[in-house]
Amino acid sequence: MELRLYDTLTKTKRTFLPLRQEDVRMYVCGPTVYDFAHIGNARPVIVFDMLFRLLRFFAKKGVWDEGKGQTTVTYVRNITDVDDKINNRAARDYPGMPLNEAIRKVTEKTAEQFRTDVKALGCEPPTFEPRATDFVLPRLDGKADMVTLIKQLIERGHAYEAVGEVLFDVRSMPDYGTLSGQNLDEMRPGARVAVDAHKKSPLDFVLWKQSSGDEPGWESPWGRGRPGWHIECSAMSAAYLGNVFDIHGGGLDLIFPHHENEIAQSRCAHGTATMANFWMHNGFVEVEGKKMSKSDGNFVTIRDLLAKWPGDVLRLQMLMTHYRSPSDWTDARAHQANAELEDWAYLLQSRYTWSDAVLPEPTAIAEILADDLDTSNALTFLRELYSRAKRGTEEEIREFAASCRLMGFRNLNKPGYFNQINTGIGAGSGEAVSKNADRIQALRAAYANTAPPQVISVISSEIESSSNIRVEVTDKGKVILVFGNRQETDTKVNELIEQRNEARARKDFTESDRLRGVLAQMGITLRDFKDPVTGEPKSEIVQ
RNA sequence: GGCCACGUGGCGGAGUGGUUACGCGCCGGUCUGCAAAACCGUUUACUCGGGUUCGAGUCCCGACGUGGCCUCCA
Repeated sequence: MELRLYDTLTKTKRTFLPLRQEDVRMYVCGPTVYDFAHIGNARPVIVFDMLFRLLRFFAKKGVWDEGKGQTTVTYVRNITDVDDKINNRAARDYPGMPLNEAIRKVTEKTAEQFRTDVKALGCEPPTFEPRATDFVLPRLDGKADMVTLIKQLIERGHAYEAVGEVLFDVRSMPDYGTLSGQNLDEMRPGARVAVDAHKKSPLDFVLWKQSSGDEPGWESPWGRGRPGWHIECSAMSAAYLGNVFDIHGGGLDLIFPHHENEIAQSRCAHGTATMANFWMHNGFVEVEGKKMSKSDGNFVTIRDLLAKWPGDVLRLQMLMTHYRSPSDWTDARAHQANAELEDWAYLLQSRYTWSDAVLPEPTAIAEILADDLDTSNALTFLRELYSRAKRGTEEEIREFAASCRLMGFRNLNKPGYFNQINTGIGAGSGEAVSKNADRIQALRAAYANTAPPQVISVISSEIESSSNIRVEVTDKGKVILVFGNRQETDTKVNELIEQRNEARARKDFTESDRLRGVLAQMGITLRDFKDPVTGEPKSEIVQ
């Protein structure tokens, strides 16, 4: 088994080998916490969660330590909590509050929202989730920090002070621009942003800038100020992973300038030839065929989507596309993903014991994923496993289950969460069910995504307030609207089913169909079958 | 102006030189009193124009189109 990964820096797919066999070290750029994360933010989180899972699988197999299986995987994903957008948001949302306090409120709230969202997407927490503000000043524990890094850059002649700022001197680094394939002389400085006159080169970027009294700031050798955007990742990656580590990931848009500048800072400060052995970048997300643009309003937050779909649906939709290709978020694709998940969940729920089964190692699917995280072909394989498992042995179901688990789907024991056919039980339920279709879907999603109880009760009471309805959730996760007295209804339903079975037994199909119609009016859909042993006609309620 | 992706059937999405991948949907069939489910099957494709080749969705050139980056968007 070997893992092959595409490296943006060398533009090649190579075999991945950890720099140190005892641990694999990965750093991924995380969110700037000023607002709800959008579906574009979800992609790198899901993609690198898949990689994290795969790396641990390989580590456990002992692929990198002669079969011992003791390699650890360290995954660091930062939280950017110093940024002018945060400052603006804090001033807007908490007017009158001292800025630092308001900023902390904004960042803590947003970071918590983010964690809730990505958990619903089936993403495991990274090993470390450092916040930028904890790494501005030198630390008691001696971990790398931004101020020290900047000092080193100045000492080594890679940075200079000008009008209160500290700037990185790109001309001091001969191979600046390698990652993005940009050539300093061919770039068009100022193409989008005016060039500041105090820079030696237009491409020089800020390491430290002054803060006015009403901006967040830290006391530094260059006065009270705050760090530039890129330096935080240089500091936090070094703090947890060392000066040179295995994998650095993020979105395609971060290649330039963010990652380019990270490389410049880290390599020049540490005097190393590389920063990370592999640079991995996920492609963009579009929304309904158009580029996602916050300024054009063409974007969807993860939170909005989770209000409608189980996180598994978003995850599957994301994994349907190879991570380096563009991915289009459309409602149609969500429906497709949902439909497949429902099938899978139905099979697993009905044929597989979740509690105490010992799962096999999903080696076959891991082999496919090992080709540069080929999730698309892995899903094709998963579909093969599914159709084999459907009429297969216990072993085959277990392999399917184990493979699903490696892909990170959470709710495959609850087919009801994916079931798009809404049902109500009780006379005249049809109208209320169709009237509340959106709310029922929202409720299903809320359960699937383990939304807070308040959210669930708000939606439930919205549905229940409209008339004599009670919301029930079956053990399969199916949301059902129940009218009137459930016990009476159940008794009535059972009677009708019994009468119908009798009618069918005496081949009175007119009566049988009439009774099925009566049941349908009560929201009950039947599925007929013959008892495999006695051959007696039976029926079950479709839920 | 420079750099970089991408363009496959109703939809999604694989496929880097040689039998309609696969999934969703549609349609048909088997089964079933009917329906549902399940199973089986059919259908529709490679943006355009050149070139290389016995043979190209796959390689080369060009055009067109879409998208991204060129200082703080994942």
